[in-house]
Amino acid sequence: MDANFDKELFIEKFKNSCNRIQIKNFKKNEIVTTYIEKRNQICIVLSGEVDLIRYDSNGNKTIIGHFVVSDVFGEVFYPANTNNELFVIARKNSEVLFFTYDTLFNKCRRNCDFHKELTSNLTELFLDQIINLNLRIELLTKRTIREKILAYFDILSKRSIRRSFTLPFSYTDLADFLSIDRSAMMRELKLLIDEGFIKKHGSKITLTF
Amino acid sequence: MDANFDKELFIEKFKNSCNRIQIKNFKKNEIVTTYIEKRNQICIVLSGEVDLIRYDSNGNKTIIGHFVVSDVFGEVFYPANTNNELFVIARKNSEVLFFTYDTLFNKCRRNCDFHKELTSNLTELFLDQIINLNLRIELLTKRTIREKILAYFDILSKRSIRRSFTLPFSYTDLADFLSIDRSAMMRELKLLIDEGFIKKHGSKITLTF
DNA sequence: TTTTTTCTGTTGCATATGCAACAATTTTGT
DNA sequence: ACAAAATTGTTGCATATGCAACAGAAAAAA
Repeated sequence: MDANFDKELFIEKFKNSCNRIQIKNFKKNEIVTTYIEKRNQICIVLSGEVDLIRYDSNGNKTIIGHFVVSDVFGEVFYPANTNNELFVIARKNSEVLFFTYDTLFNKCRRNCDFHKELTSNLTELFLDQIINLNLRIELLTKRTIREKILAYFDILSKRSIRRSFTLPFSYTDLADFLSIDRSAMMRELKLLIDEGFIKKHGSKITLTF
Repeated sequence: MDANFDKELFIEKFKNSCNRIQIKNFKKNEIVTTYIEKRNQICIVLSGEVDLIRYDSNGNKTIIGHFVVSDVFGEVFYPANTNNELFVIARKNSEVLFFTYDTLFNKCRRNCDFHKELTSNLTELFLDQIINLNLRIELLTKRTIREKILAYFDILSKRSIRRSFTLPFSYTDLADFLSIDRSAMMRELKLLIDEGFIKKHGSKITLTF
């Protein structure tokens, strides 16, 4: 996703560091982690894709976040007293790096060069994450299903630099990601097709406006 | 808001730095900045409160973000090609610190102690901001008006450590913040009162469940 | 391969939410 | 202190959206 992110270099730096870090592999649909207790865990996607999921009391599934290579996630980014049980699931086979924020900042203040660079690296990763979250909020604050769909398609279109793109989700998951009802979304998609705004072949969408 | 944020110390560090920074004062309702061109601007609220606002083509106002002391905002946190015109307005008389991300990282790589500490500071500010954004996404992904209201009240309740708290918004703005219709929200609030979930005196809310 | 599960596409119906409009109240500005 | 502007509180009505259900297609598992 981020062309400037040198995964190998980043891992190498971590491995040579004084911090305890872990790299784990996950098969598709495996649970990567849960946000239950506050361990100040930070995770970085090294390969694959993972989703942050919430099920509410009505059984509604919501894809709170969708993370790809170089994205950061983890329960350190959530307040301690959250009422929700959130968990992260691998959408594809994925490789994830784990460490803790505490380890990074509190236990290792030796002013070593590594830390300086790591902190800087982390700042950039955090910045990227803030940008992603702001994009997500832009989507979610749209008032209608149509606006949400078009806003999301616009993002995907800009990312692919084309008017055509392939959805990273199934339509079922797309609805859970946009926090809307699936059948209502399908209905709106059909309207958008009928009105000539988009074309749709399987999970490939083309904007025609 | 953040008890660990030492505003005076932070400003002092900035002022003694090699970066060009600015501190400006704004009266209530004055425009603090707009997100139009990409200047990589980062802003920090030193006092007061500011709102990030979007008006859509239907005239709907949305309060995308609400920032208080120690919160960071700025168009560096938004992708370059956003379609929206966003602007930041002072909700109260406010003091805001301005600098640019580029200045910080590109032009001043002298490895001076200030930068190391500033970067670390910034990382913590970014982390706090990510937590805020995640809370906001939690709100916005709730499916019903009732759930949104109760989730937001729960946050305010936890912040005040009491079952009672005063809304930081007018009811008009609260609706714009939750991205829902004001009259529908008022209706739901009345239902919540009638069903004994909350009490309401002006802008003071008490949870009774 | 065959079987099982998940996903897609669609529709009728119920209802939560948005919209418009207005009076009463409160706040702001002069 | 007064006038103007904004907010609150409320309601009737329209409709966008959610819900339930199902058949066919596609994907995954056996």
